[in-house]
Amino acid sequence: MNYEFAAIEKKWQKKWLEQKTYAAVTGDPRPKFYGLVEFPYPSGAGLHVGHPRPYTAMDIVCRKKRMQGYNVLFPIGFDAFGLPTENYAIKNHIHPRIVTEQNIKHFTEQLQMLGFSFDWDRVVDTTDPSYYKWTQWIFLQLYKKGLAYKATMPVNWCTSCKCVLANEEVVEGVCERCGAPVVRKEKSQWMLKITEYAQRLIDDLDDLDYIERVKIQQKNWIGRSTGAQLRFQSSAGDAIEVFTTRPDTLFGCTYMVLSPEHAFVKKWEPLIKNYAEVQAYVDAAARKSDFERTELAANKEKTGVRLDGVVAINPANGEEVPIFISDYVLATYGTGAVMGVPGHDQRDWDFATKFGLPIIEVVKGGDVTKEAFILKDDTGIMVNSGFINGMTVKQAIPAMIDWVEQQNIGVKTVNYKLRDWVFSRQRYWGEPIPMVNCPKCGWVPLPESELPLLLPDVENYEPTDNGESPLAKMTGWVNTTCPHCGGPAQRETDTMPQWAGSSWYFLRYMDPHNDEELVGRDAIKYWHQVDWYNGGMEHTTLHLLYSRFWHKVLFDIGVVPTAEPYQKRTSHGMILGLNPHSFVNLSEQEQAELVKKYGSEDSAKRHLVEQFGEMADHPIVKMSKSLGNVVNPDDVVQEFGADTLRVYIMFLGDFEKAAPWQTSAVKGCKRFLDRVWNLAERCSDSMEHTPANEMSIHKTIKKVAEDIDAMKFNTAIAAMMSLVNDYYANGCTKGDLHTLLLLLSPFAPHMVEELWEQLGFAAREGKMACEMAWPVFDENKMVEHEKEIAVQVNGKLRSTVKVPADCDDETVIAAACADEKVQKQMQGMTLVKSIVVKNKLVNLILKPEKQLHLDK
RNA sequence: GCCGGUGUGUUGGAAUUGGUAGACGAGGCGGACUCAAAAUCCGUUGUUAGCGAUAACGUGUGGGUUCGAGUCCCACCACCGGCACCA
Repeated sequence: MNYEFAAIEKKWQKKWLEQKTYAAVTGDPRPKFYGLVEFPYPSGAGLHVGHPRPYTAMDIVCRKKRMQGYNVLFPIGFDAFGLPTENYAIKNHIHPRIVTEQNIKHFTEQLQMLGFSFDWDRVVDTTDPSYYKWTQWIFLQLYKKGLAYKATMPVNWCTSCKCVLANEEVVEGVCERCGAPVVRKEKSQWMLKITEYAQRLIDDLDDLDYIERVKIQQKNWIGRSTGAQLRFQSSAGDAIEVFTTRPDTLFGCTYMVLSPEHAFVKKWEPLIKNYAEVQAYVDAAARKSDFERTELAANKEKTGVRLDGVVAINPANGEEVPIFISDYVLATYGTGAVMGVPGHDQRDWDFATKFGLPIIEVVKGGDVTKEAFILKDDTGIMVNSGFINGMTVKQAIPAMIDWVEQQNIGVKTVNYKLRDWVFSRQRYWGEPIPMVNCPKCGWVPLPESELPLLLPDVENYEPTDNGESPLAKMTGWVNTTCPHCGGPAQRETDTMPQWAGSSWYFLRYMDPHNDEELVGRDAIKYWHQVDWYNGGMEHTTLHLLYSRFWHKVLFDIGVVPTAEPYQKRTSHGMILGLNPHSFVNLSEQEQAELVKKYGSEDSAKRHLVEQFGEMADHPIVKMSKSLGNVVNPDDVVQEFGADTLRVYIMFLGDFEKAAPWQTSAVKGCKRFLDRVWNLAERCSDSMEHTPANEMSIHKTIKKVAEDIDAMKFNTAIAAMMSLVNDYYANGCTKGDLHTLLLLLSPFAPHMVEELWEQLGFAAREGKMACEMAWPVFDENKMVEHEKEIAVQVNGKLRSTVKVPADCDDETVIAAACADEKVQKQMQGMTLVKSIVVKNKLVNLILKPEKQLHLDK
């Protein structure tokens, strides 16, 4: 009986598919469990080894949950709108729909090849009109709630391609494809008011079972800060509003800065004597590419122009302060204007130093002539600050807020870094936005009855020269009638971003074929929310936040019963590859040759860095085509089988951390499965457990179950390997194997089913292994009657002794002192103290007899 | 700069959360089987000294707390990830 994995895997995959073994049943009386993985973008390259890591992990969790009696929903689908497909279509003149269909077919085959227990009847495809109908429907609800609005926003414009780029296509300020600088261009765009939900998106994290780093990253991204909004009177008559987190430093404000885009700049034109100079600065700032802006930020070199002819009044001390414009003040954060407090803000200090502005110390302790003084805590003492002198910063902040509110020149307020979601893309391969622009009525939503608004076929998928979506050229589609007045009107030609379809897909899985509703009442009532969602850290701030936002909106309008979509969120580490250019990854021969050629190992390494860049210093790097270190799962399955790939990918390291792929280590896992397979011929017919294995079996049941729940798959597998080693050492029975197969079933489902069948368990139980109940452990069988106790003398391990389990301290100490090795240590010493840790360890504290006398 | 994380044998990684460091793999070495090789099975494998029992050292560095520290505290170094002129 040979382990012919290729045939075995195919056989069971076919059977599972035909029998719909893993179908979830809406309304089933068993407790439900909804496990979710991020659905893939079906790229032309096919599945990458990165995909199976989270998929196998959740597959194991879900398979175990099924065995534990849950009705499990474990779905998969395809997030198929997006740029790579569109770019491929542009290049090869193939309709993106055809490319998408091909890619989905390929992905489906690959996913099935790996034996994931997805419910294949619930597959969703975001590009399917029956799906995006509901994506559009949600947009209409957002619009109705006033959460979608049109605004003129800067977009990324590639100066060479002459087209609009998504943020993801801009890498370090240049176009990802052609490398030309990217500048900002104003464009009217649909925006979603995610900022209105900022506070709830922070607050509701408290009740969720998300791993801590996800919560922290989301909170940082939303970037809440509390402070005050203050009003400065200006000689122009307008009051300048600023936001500050440090109202206590108001007495130290010696100037003000507006962002170049601030509305007052233009408004005050007649008053500004040096307006030409100001205008030139504003123009230059607008022309600056993102790249130049970030460069400047790094250099900390501040630029700016004083508005000659206008001044402001510091409300704290009534003094006149000059007003500047500078691009270090962002138009998009706070009010687009700041008060300059050079004594206690490094950027302000840099600016004030450059422009020769006064620097006032208002918090004692530093030397503001040398640098800004910033305390991490709020214990600093106020000076030069009128009525708050002598207070700590902690006391001064509320005191100042009280004062400005009394004077009616400011209020306590909160600001967020989070900005509204730019929802328009000037692209073809996305969901059409169901809005019509009527010259009489303005923007009018399409009636829900007209959904889905189908994406029309176009001849050319390239964006137009002026940055319009290719849809703009489809005049037959664009020109329509106003749903409101019936007059001639035009459709929105921008499409939705890729994040749209993935913001609610988990709901559609609950009821994927419903034509009447996004998700049926019964289905949502039964499945409720996702119990466990695993995905990459790279989606923490965009996808995860966007989908939480949409879910809250759907909750507010009564479509879903929970305010949060996912109860639990975990995250996996990336799979990295070995850097073929790194010295340590070269073969001994290659290393020797290089050392010979360049004289020493150090100069050989230096040569590699010169040749391949700094990355050559890093032996473990991201997989990339250019390095040629990409591992294709197909090849691994071909050579070792899907079960081996699954076990290896779970064994290679801590699931939450990045881990390098090492092809050489895969065979260790193959060997493990072979050893399990070979046990079938070695085992005796008894269904009883081998007495010598009994304890290990029960301990392993406990360990594997706990480790799966904690996503410590690597140690779960190690425990099973140990058990197999025990079986080899002690011999094993069919009964021993029966238990092992059940534990291994979530990890290596194909091989387990085959053995299960061949050993006659399938016939005997009338079930596949994956349909069996998860084994239970017996605490009593895990009790050891004798314990090996570590004996330390003065904290150093000297020996071990065996004592009865749970015996009292005196027995342990007596046994320890009787030990030969300990006796040696005790010569000339007196036992002054002993510490016993039950069933584990005893530490004997000895002192020389002489010294003991001296002590007295 | 800010936030988060990591640092353990030749190597991927374990360590019940303060209690026998190196589980389980990979690689190496030795043996069995074989005409031979592969596969398989059985040993062995942190470093140094010693024939040996054993001893000393050992979890990035330096201090500290403790009967006892990979684990806790302080300072530092290196690397990884995220954000970044956010007022």
